[in-house]
Amino acid sequence: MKDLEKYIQTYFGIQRDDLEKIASLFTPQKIAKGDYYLKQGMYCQTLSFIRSGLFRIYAPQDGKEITQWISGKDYFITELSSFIFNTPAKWNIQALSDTTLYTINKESYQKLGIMVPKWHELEKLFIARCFSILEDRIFNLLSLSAEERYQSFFTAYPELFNQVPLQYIASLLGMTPETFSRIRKKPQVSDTSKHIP
Amino acid sequence: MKDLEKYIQTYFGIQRDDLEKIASLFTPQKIAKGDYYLKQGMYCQTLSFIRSGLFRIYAPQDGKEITQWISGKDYFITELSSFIFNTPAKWNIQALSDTTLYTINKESYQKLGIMVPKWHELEKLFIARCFSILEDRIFNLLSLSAEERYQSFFTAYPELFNQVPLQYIASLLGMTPETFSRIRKKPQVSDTSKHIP
DNA sequence: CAAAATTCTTGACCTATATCAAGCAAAGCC
DNA sequence: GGCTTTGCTTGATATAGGTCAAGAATTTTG
Repeated sequence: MKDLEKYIQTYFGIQRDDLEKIASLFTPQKIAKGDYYLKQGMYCQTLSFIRSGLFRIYAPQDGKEITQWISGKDYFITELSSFIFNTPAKWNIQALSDTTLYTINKESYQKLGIMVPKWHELEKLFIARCFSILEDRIFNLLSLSAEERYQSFFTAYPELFNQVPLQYIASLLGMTPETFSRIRKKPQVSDTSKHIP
Repeated sequence: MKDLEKYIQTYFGIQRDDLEKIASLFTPQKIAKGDYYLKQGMYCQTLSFIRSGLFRIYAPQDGKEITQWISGKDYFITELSSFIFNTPAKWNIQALSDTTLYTINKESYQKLGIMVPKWHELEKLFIARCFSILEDRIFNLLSLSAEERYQSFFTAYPELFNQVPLQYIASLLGMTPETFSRIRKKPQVSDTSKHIP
């Protein structure tokens, strides 16, 4: 479980012994490609750290599927509001590949706050960072064209483009697969091939 | 400062004595119409509770102003990432009317975590709720038409429509003032006037 | 490895929304 | 109370991006 410990250490900046306490509450889990971590309407009972593989968070709407986000290695996954506030999940969370996780249930999660006094504060900072990322995403949706959103996302997450069906990326950027495909076909500004004689 | 106390009590569910401790760290402040609570590039040093009046959070982009949100009475206001992580502010926060606030500076804010043991946890829950609201907003931007977004926002915040310039609402919904105006002109489904003989 | 299922691309066409421009209405100000 | 500023509406026109449909390319599966 070194990867989880390492992540928490770099991200949360926490003591060695606290770190082991935290990690010991997580248990390994596997979810096969196509299976669900969470289905819409259920009550999310777990929080997980993705060790390997990819998940898609999405919801059906008007006969389409709106992809909200794609999460991979070294990300936490859960439906925050369902997990914390005990509400029915708004999203489906499905494995896009065979995946391995470290998972904690609610009961153990409660213990975290008792065992590690700084836990709530660290978690607060973590969620605040996520909040800020969503704010930026909203700003992009409000102010950028489809092509600019593509560029911005490609710059930030280039590795995703050969790991998941592109239609999902199109959806989370707020465009159709066709528009996505046409943007990709265009010669990109950063493409230097045309300068080679 | 009863309004702040009442808000914290209902929202955070906190003990009477803790409540007073918390409230005592905030000091009253006024910001006149048109003045700024925060300007882009500055380091946000305060967190405030809006007692009265309205603020607009926005950023310039390509010669336009993108309104990110409008906040009023009983909302907290700050730039979370700037305040917590000490980064330059991405947004401007401007008073749309004469406003009164209860404000806490960083130093006193640090004390909150010490004085009220549950503070970090409560704050975590609060930010988690904000996170969830942003998620919903993204879903709306990804899945709804301009008119549907208008309806959804109008249902949620009808009182805003006669308190702030409508162009700001248009902007935060991701449409131009012209489109906004045209949507408003259309007979609304919920408009029953046509049934009166 | 072939068949089936997905995913991606491409073209033709369409429509929601943007842009530009002008006039009108309301609000703030000496 | 007129003048100025700011905000809203409306029309004409343009365009980014959507839709539909078909085919090509992958990937998955028995």
